[in-house]
Order: sequence, then structure tokens, then C-alpha cells
Amino acid sequence: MIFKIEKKIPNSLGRAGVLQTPHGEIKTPAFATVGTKGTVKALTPREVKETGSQVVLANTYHLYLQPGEKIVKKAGGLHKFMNWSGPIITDSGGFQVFSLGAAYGERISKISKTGVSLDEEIVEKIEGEKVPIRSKKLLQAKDKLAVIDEDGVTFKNPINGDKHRFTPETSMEIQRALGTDIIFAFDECTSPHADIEYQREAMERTHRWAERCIIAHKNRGEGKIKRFAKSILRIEEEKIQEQFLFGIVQGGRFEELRKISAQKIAGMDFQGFGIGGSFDKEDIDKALTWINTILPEEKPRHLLGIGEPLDIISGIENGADLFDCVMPTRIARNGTLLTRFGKINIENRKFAQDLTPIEEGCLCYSCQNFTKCYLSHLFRAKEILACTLASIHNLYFTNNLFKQARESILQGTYSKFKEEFKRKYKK
RNA sequence: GCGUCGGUCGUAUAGUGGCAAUUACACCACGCUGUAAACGUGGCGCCCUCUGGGCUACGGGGGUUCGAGUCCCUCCCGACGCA
Repeated sequence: MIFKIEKKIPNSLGRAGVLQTPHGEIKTPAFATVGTKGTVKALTPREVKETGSQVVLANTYHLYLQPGEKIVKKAGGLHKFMNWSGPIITDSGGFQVFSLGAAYGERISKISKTGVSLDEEIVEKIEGEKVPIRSKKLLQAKDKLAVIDEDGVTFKNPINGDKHRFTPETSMEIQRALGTDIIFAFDECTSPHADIEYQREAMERTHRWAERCIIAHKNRGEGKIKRFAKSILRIEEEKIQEQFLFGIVQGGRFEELRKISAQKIAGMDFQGFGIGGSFDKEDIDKALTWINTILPEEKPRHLLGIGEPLDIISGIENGADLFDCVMPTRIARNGTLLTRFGKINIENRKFAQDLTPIEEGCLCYSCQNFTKCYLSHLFRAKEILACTLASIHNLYFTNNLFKQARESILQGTYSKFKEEFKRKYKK
């Protein structure tokens, strides 16, 4: 048993627990700080730790391209390579099927926007004209950097155009070489604009890939080491086996598909689950309800790529244990800071002479030692420290949000905590 | 004093008869949800009934022209050269 539930939120799917990994425990609900290329941008591991991060999420595809998993393995695995001694999760490369595929060259997010109909949103300007995405797809499909077939995905390296092939098996092999604690099955993250027929097709393919990931994961090391050698190397083998494989539920924004997918993935031999794909902004919590009433309660669930404060609050309530998101660190580097009253853009004129900390009462290093005025100056001067201090604050804020949520679950006061947060936090 | 070149949005630039006028930076605002991201988008003379219209503008003044940042005259300013 890798996951222990400590307490549940009454009348909901939410819970607080502890997830045991080979590199220590994760107190859930928890945020996995994103360090795609084996580094949380702008921060040293020590700083990451000081923001309260328990676990880091890196990316298989990026590390495979650069520096290559073989080098990471030679360096002693990703933990040693990046000097992060806590747990590490790797995404399988499945998100890049979307970001370099359907999303490439479009201005779309995996979250479709509230109050905007699908048709409206997908109409964008091309060469000064408004063209629906349908015709755009035809125009640009050949230029995408990810092309999917039944067996896997062919990627073009965005840096130099090199072609690379990912299959469920290669993703498993690379993640094994990276030596991370939790690995994800290779899946296809679909576009929120895909219709139900395509979502179904992609979902079914993802299910077939999930089966192949399980087989590849079980057979890891097979074929390379002969039977007699294996018995000699038994200890090594056992070490390798301490890597948890999570399957990913897909199905986009369609209830029918989400339920089918949850059922299907729940029935496979995974140690935990990822909830992936695209969502309607308004319906994330609904989708989680469809899924999490089906997924077995005793296994951990990771809501992939979600990290807006309000989404975290409802995600926790709806039974997600782990989250990860580039948002806190990305918007930090772009000058947006999280506060309990909402986001602020530190580059706005009004902060240039503001001698108060980012957030009164915040205990992060940045708030304890610097003013908005100084942060504003750093951003305007394009100083590298701007990214660091802003990232520290946003990560601290996010981790602290999880910490407070967890404590309130343990104390049985989650709904009060939620209401209070939602009352203050303005989008 | 003579000669040459030059004076265009905060700065630096493009523009040699149809121009509210290029580009960059700066400035202003917004966006970013399993990282193509220290990035991207929009705005940046004034006004309005704002998928459009009006006014004022390329050192000052005058002129040629249907039309001038662009051509001519003159003045002012700057750089360089010669006295």
C-alpha cells in the first residue's frame, strides 16, 4: 500500500492522506512543482524546498531530447542529476502530443474558456481574416510537430526539427532510466476543441497504450539481462521496481467518455491515476466527480496540469490528491504574482513606488525581505532575480494553499476554509 | 564668413510627391492551467456618435502642386570641412 487516507471531507470526494514513495512521503493533497527539464526554472533545489515543495514533476520528452536519459542515468538518475532528494514524478510526454500537435501554432489552452462557445473560441485571425479552425486544421496539420498513429507519436524537435518517435514502450523505458518515483502512462492529451468522435478515438487509443505501458513496465529490464544474470543482480532489479506507474483517464469534456475511461483505467493494474486531457473551465469539478466516483478510493489521483487557486480548491474537494501546474512559476516569470486577494501584475505602474511586500503576512523569502517597489524595479530592469523572487513567492503561495487545505481537512473545517478563500480571492 | 551633410512620435531609426508615417527600444494594459514560455498579444498625436469619421502634425515661416515629411526659397539649430 503506497497511499494512506487520513481523513475525508464530509459529503464529498476529497481527502487528506500520505503517499509513500521511494524518496519519501508526500502529504496530500499536494502540489507537484513543475521542473520540466530537471530544473524548476530560476530556482535552486534548496529554494524549491524552502517554498514548501514536497515533490517535483519533470518531463520525459524534454529530458529525452536534452540531455538524453542515458546521461541522466549515468549521472545516477534524475534525483542525483538535479540534486533533488525528494520524490520526483515524470510526465510521459503525453502532454506534448497536444502542445506540439493540436495546439502548436494555435493560441489555445487545454482549458476552454468560460462563457465562450466552442465555435466562437476557435475562430481566429489568419492573415487578417477570420477563419474557422476547421479550415485552419487543414492548412496547418502538416506543420504540426507531433503526428499520432496507432503505435505512437512522431515528434519534431522544436529546436532543430529532428524527428523522434515515442511509443508507450519507449516512454516507459526512458522514465525507467530517469529513475523517478512516479511515472505516467503514455497518453494523448486532446484538444478541448476536438469533437466527441475524435475524443472517443483518442481515448480508446490511450487505453490501448495504457495496457502496453503496464506490460512494458512489468517487463522492465527483460531482454537486456539474461535469466542467470538476473538472479545475480536481484538486488538491482528490486531497486528498479520501486517506481509507481499511474494510468491516465481521458475523455475530454464528455461525461460519457470520462466515465468509460475512468472505468477502463481503474480496471488496469496501476498504482495510481492521472486525470488528464482538456476541460471546460466551468466543468472541471463536474468532470472530477464523474471520474473520482469511479476510480478506486484507496489509490492516489493526480489531476494533471491544474493549478489555478480556485481550481485547486475545488479539485481537492472533488477527490484529487496531487496537482501540478506550470502556472505559478510561469506567470511569476512573466510578472504576475499570486495573493490571497487575487493576482497582481507587478509591472503595473502603481507598484513602482509601493514599499509594502507582495502580500502582507506572507512568510516567503521574497515577502520577508523585499518590497513590491523592488520587484517592480527588477522586472523593469529585466534582472534575473525578478524571476527568482517571483517564483519563490508564487510557489510558496501555492504550496501554502495546499498546506492550509490539508490542515483544514484534518480538522474537519474544509468547507469553511474554502468559503473564506473564495470570498477573498478575486480572479 | 563660405561649403557640405543633417533636423521625422520619449529615444534611436525608415520614409525622396498620395502618409497619422516604418522598425527597435522605452512606456501602458492584458493574457498565460501535465512549459516551443525571463514569453505572447494589443495600445502608444488629439477628439468623436469608434469594423468608421474629424482635427493637428515630420525645426520655423513662405511657396510650387489636386496633393508636400518628401520639391523650391528663406530663417533657426547641429555636425564636419575650409578660411
